[in-house]
Amino acid sequence: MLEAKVQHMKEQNRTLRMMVEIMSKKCQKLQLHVQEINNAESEFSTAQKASQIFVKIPPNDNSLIVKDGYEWKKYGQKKTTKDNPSPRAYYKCALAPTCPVKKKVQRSIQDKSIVVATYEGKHNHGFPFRDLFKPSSATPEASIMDNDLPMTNISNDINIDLCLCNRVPTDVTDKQHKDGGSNIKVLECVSSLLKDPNFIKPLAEAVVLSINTQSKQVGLNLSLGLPQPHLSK
DNA sequence: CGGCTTTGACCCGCGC
DNA sequence: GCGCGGGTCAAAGCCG
Ligand SMILES: [Zn+2]
Repeated sequence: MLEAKVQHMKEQNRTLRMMVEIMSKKCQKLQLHVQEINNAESEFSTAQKASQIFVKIPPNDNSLIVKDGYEWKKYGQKKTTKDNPSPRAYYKCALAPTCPVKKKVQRSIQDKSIVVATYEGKHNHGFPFRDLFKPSSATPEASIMDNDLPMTNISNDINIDLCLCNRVPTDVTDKQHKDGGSNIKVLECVSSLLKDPNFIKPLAEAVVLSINTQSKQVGLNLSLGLPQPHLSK
């Protein structure tokens, strides 16, 4: 009877894994599509330059590092801005030497548990799916399957990228408040899901499994607005 | 030893 | 011209 439960769990796990595989493939497709759209629009108008995303990072670390799948080389930091006393960091895309993309990262003034990252420019190279899976062999998937590993391990290692959900085309200034509204909705929706360990744990496991089996490598660390259990706004 | 972060200096556009 | 403020440079430092 216990074994039956285990079997059932494995079944569920497998279906989840398949779903995740499908989703990741769709995600790749979407990434490509976004690139195409960006390229197409860049041919028409150079208007779309800066986008803003909001990432929750509890203020326990001041590192101001936002992992979003790309690699960034920090080239500057301001201790203080006029309207925002928190430090602001300047990054440049380091994946291609010729890539002109820059981003600014600064903790929000209204909600200090949220970090605002402002991207400007478009990558002249593809999204580095392959490089996401760093060659650290680490835990074989069997251990995840067989062990009843605590979720803390997973959640520390895995961050899911929701940046696309928060992505905001067009210029920043005008859209600022509008962004706030939509992003709050997104955050509420996401957090309500993420509050539930019964949802997030199998998902995380399935993600790990899928990644491990797909790429035979581990170390994915996308970034994301994370479960902030009680964020009022 | 090499690459990345740190950090103050520097630059440059803008308003007065 | 001058001061201010955001953005960038690059020498020094740090770390594996
Ligand atoms: Zn790039």
